[in-house]
Order: sequence, then structure tokens, then C-alpha cells
Amino acid sequence: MAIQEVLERQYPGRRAQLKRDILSAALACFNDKGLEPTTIEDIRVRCDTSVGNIYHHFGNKDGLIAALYFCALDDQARQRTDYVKGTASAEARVAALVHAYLDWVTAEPELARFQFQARSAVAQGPNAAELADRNRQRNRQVREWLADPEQLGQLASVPMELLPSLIIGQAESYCRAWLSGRVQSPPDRFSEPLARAAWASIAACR
Amino acid sequence: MAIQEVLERQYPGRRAQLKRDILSAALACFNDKGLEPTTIEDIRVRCDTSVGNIYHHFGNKDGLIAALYFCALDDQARQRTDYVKGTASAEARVAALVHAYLDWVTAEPELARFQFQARSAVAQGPNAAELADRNRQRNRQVREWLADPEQLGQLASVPMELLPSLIIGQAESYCRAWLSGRVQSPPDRFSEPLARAAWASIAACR
Amino acid sequence: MAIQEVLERQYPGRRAQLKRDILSAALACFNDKGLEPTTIEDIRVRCDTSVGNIYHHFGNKDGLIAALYFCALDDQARQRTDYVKGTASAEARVAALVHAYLDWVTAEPELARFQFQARSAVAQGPNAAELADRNRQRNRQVREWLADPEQLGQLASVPMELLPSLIIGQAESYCRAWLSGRVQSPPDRFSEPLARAAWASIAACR
Amino acid sequence: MAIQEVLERQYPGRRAQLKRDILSAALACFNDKGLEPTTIEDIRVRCDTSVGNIYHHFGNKDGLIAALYFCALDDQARQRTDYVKGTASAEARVAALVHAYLDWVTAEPELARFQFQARSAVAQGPNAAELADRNRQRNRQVREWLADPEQLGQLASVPMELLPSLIIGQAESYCRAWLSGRVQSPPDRFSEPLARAAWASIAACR
DNA sequence: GATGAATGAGCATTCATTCAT
DNA sequence: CATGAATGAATGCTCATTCAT
Repeated sequence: MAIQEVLERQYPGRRAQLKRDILSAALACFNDKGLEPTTIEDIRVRCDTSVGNIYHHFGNKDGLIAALYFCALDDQARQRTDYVKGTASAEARVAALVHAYLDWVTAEPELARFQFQARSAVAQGPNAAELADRNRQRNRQVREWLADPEQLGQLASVPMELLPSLIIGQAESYCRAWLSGRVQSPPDRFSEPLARAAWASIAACR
Repeated sequence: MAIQEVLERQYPGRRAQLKRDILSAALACFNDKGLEPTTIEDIRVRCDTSVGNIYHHFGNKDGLIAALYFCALDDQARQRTDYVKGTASAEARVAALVHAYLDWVTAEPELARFQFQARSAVAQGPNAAELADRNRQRNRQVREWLADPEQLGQLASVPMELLPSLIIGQAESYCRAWLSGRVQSPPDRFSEPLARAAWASIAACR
Repeated sequence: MAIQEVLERQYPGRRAQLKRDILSAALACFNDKGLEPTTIEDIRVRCDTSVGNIYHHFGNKDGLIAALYFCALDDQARQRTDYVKGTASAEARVAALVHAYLDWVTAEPELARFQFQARSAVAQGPNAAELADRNRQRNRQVREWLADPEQLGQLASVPMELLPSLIIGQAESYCRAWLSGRVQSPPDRFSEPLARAAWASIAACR
Repeated sequence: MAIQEVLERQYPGRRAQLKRDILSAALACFNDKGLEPTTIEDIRVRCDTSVGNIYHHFGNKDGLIAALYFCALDDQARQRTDYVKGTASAEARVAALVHAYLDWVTAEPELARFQFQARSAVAQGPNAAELADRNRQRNRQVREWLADPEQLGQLASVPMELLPSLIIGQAESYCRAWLSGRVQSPPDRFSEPLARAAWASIAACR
């Protein structure tokens, strides 16, 4: 499974095998039953270890959720950076952002589904501060990417608050629909039209 | 408060006052603490009645959540229908859908916030069937509205699966950001650009 | 049992029967196994009710301990006040304090044993403030009783800090020994010599 | 700190440094949080060793508590014996007992505080037998010291059960008050009056 | 000897729901 | 109809102790 690879990137080495097993089991449970309804016992059964061990490695349930969430965030960021590299224009970068997003969700549907349902839990839980921090960093990074002097005119006319929603809103909406089974076609099938739509939306704002 | 009016439309009359009080208290609690963390006792304290009374009127916690959720759904549908009335072209209808959505969320932030967090709970709970039913009806309705023979060409080239996301994705994305405090400007402030972006997105798909 | 009477004085009426039953069972358990080792389940079994009911009536384990502790404190205070009434001299009052203490411990060994082991727990737990309050009141009361103008000379020469220990120290020491089985004779058997010793100690301090 | 010296007397040599560190850390934890609430992990953090090491040296938590308790007992006995040496009369010996007690508690408040709270735990735990044994020895010793033929008359009239409380009760009471912060003056400040009170109490018993 | 990952029984507490009054 | 005492299964979490490395 693709999750295994993500986890191995994040927690490499033989000694972290158990950590990866626990996270993998937790992800499956959270997606099956939801965050709150999943019990530590559910996870324990699925990865065949002891309750104490789970707590030994992740502190508590919130810690487990946060570890998984940041894991997804990191992997998504890695791929986004890859896609943006080598783009020259603002238009190409907007397209890269859309493509990166759609490809990642298509490749990691489990993590993506988890991310959607865990966002608010992490944002309110004890790891809220770290999440806010990472979000700030990501936003700064994205803003830098789009600050292209040549095409600044195009983007400058769009209100800063609105820009992220214009770029990623439709892609995210479709991904939600796909993950909840309301549509069948995998997100990356619509990469082209969604990237074009994003750029057209920006243009329409002028 | 705006919620009071929505509740009075849904549960009119003096005799339903207690019902409205309970729903109002429940909404506040759910938004404050989240769905699962809110206890019946929390709600009871907030509307100063007895546990038994809440169960008498709504059966159980899921019933309470469903009542509130369908209440939001109905009110949103009512406004959407109002906005679409009198529109002649597909473009005008797309704009009406976007405006209706943004205006409703701006007017009922509490209900909107609840709706976002309760969707998956209702979709999995004992009222899943009714929810699916209502969603089907809404989708059929929207499809009828957009089936304008004259402009069919424009829309026909857009994959059916993608259309809803193209129309409402960006608006929804911005509303989520507003409800979680990530942006300040109320959604209806961007009604114009978001409606234009939706139509431009459709055009870009051809 | 004597405890029943104490509890009926503190929680009178038929409707409080369950409350009394729970407290009575808790007292027995705490004395049998110690404070920490006693589980709510132990208590539940002993009074044949449900866990939830215990929490319904006392909030939590600390609440149960505090209720029992303050019950003992109140009963002891009541008897002390009775004994002091009608005494005319400081000497008679010192004797009354000693007699009251010894008679109470002899009559309520269970409560007394509990009191010794629960004191520090209550003093550190969430009811510390109320305990401090009650202790202040008791100290003020005792100081007033002993502020006899005629015999002030005798007591005035004793440092305030030392006085309580001089009066009650030996009696308390013997009661501890009795409650832990190190001696056999009931405390009230030594009321006379202990009262005389207390007064002699004060005299020896001049 | 004074505890270090006591521990070096009890566990001398360089090789026992770790043992002393563990005991020192344990004492601090037990006094900070109480016996039961203190975890092996708390102690481990404070002396920066491993869990396994603590178990290697003391067997288990009870062993740790017992080691600390007997350490206090031994040190107290040593000082008591010192003080009694060279006394000729029963009165002088009673005074020596009182002085020894007050001086030791004043010098070792940490150990004394621990001793008060650990007594019942040790008396009920797996080291109960050894504790009973040591208590018996101490009592026999004290009885021998006080069996002064010349002044036997004075003491003989006091019931054997009552004697220890008469001698040490007030001192102990004051020490408890000091250790729990209810009074400020260090116990040894009242050595003279408390020794006189003890002897006067005995005299008052005739 | 030293380490700390692993174990798992056990506990306080919560909370949706019922039902006698 | 309304009330709130009573129920008890279920859960997150702790912690003394063991043992492979």
C-alpha cells in the first residue's frame, strides 16, 4: 500500500517498524469508524501490540492523530515542492499546485480522507499550536511562489483572502466528493480542466 | 438571532417553543464543543429543561443532530429556490446558485458551521437514508435548472461529475475558511467575483 | 453502628438513605484497604448500587472522601461544643477539650481512623480550601474558649503555637496507638490522667 | 543537604553513590506527590537513571519505601542512643528522649515527613514483619532505659500503655504541625518546655 | 551490569438512555 | 407530560514490573 511508503519516508529504519504498524492500523481504524468512535483497543487489535505500547510511542490518542496528520501534511508538502520546481510563470505554478494536490489525493486516498476529518480535531486539540505554525509556513511559501514580478498584475487584482480558495477550492471539492463515494472518476483524471479552471477564475477576477 | 427565525419557520407556533429552545441550545453546544464531546447534559443545562424532555422530543442524540441538520438543509433549499426563480439563462442560474450559497452562509454562520461538521455523522448514522434521499432530490432539481436548451452547449461539455465542484467549490472553500476564522471578510462580499469565477471555470472546460 | 447515627444527623431523611449507605460502605472500605487502594468498584459492591449512582451523588472519589471527612469534623465539633458548655475555668475547658476528644474517638473509632489517614489527602486535594476554612474557624473558636481573663496568666505564658500540641498531643498519640492496635485499653479509660497531664504541661511551661 | 549525610552513613562508599541518588530522588518525590501518586518513572527522571536500575537495586517500589523508612528509623535510633548515654536519672532520660526526637526532626524534616506518611504503608506492606521487629526492639530498649530503680516509683504509677504517649505525644504533635506548615518555629526551639511538660505529665499521673 | 521497550491488568470516570414517580 | 435518579457498559489512560538486547 502507498501508505507504507509514506510512513517509511517519515519514520525510516527497522526499529521504527512498530511505530509504522501502529500508525497504519490507526489510519485504517479512523477511516473505518471515525475519529471519536475509534478506540485505542480497536487499534491495538489491528496491529497486535499492547495498549501500553501505543501510549509508550505516541503519548495518547491525540498524539496518534497528530502524528498521522503531520505525516500527511509533510508528504503533501514534499510533493508540492517537487511539482513547483522548474515552473517559470505564475500560470504554470498555479497549475502545479492544482496538479500536485490532485495527484497526491489520488495516490493517497486513505491519508487524504483522514486529513479531512482530522483537521478540526487537530486544530482544537493540544497540537493546535504546531498546526498553526506549519500552516503559516506553507502559506508563506505559496505566497513566495506566486509572487512572480512579470505576472504580478494578474494576481495582484485578486484579494489575498480569496486567492487560495480560487486556486484549490474546486479541486478540493471534487476530492471530497470522490473520497465520500459521490463520484467515481479519480481526481487526477480532471487535472487539466481543474488547472485551467483555476487560472480562468483568477483571470475572471480582474 | 437569525437561528431563531429559521427555527420558527421550521417549527412554528407557541407549543413548539420548547422544541426550538432545545434545538437552539444544541446548536450552540455542538459548535462550541463538537458533536461527540457535547453531552445531553450540556444541552440540558443550556436550555434549562430535563433530560427526559429532550428524549421525549427528539428520541435520542442522533435525532437531535438530524433535526438540526435537516433544518439547515431545508432553509438552504428554500433560499436557493428563491434565488433561482426568475433567472433566464444558465449563466444567471449558476450565479444564483453561488449567490444563494454565499448569502445563506453569511446569514446563518452557526447553522453552516454545524452543517459542515455534522454531514459525515448524519451520513453514517441512522438517518443516512433520509439524507441520501434529500440529496438525490436536490441534485435532480439543480440538474433541471441547468438543463437550459439554449446554452446546453456550454454545460454539456463539462463532465457531469465535475460540474457541482466547478460551481460551488470555490465558494464552499472560502466559507470554510471564514467559519474557521482563517479569513475575515464575510463570504457575501465576494459574491460577484466568485459567481464570475464559476462561470469562467465552466467556460474554461470546453 | 455508631456511624449510622452520625450519618443520620448529617444527612437526615428517608431520601438520603442511599447517600448514607454509600458513605457507610466507603468508610468501611477505606479503613479496610486504605484510601488509594480502595476502588469505586469496592464501594459499589459493598452498598449494592451502581457506579454511576455514586458519581451522581458525590461527583468523584475525592468528593466522597471529603464528604466523609467533613462529616467526622462536624460531629467532633458538635461534641466538643457540648463538652465545653458549662465550664467556668480555663482548667475545666482544657479538660473538656481532652475529654471530648477521647470520648469521640472511643465512640467513633471508624471515623477517627479514617480521619487520620484522610487528613493529608483532603489537605492536598480539591477540597483543600474548604478544609483550611473549617480549620481556621475551629481554631478561632478554641482560642476564644481559652481566653479566660482570670486564668489568662497561666495560658499567656505558653507560646500560642505550642498550646494545641500541649493540650491534645498526648491524647492524640494514644488514640493513634489504640486505632492501630498497639495498645488495648480504650482511650476514654485514660481521660482523667490525660486531662491532668495536659493541665500540668501548661503549668510546667511557665 | 542533611539527607545526603544520613544516606552516606547508611550506604557508605563510592559504589553506593547510585543507590544514594535513587533514595534521595525517591524521598523528594514521595514528599512532593505522596507515596501512591509517585511513579517509578517520576523517580527515574529525578535521578537520571533507568527503570531497570531502580528495580535492580531495590526490588520494587515497596522495597524502595522500606529502605528509606528503615534508614530514617536507624538514624533516629542512633541519635536517641547518643542522647541517652550519660544520663543518670529517669527525668534526665525522659528529657533526652524528647530532645533527641525534636532535634532529629528539626535536622531531618524531609525524612521525618516521609516517615509520618510511610508508616502505615510499611506496616501493611511486605516489610511489615521487619518493622514490627524493629519496633519491638526499640520499645524494649526504651523500657530498659526508663527502668531506673531509684525513680521507679514515679514511673511505676503510670500505665505502661500510656507512657510512650505521655513522653513523646506533645513533641510529635508539634512536629506534625511544623512539617505541615501550620506553625513556623522549628521544633527544637521548644525542647525545654516540651521536656518539662513530659516529666510534669508523668508526675501528674500519680 | 544497564537499558528502556513492551506488557496488560486495573482504575476513575463518562454518558446515552431508561423508567418510576 | 415532565422529572432526574439510576444504570452499567465502555473508554482513555496509568503504572508496576519484566526481559531481551
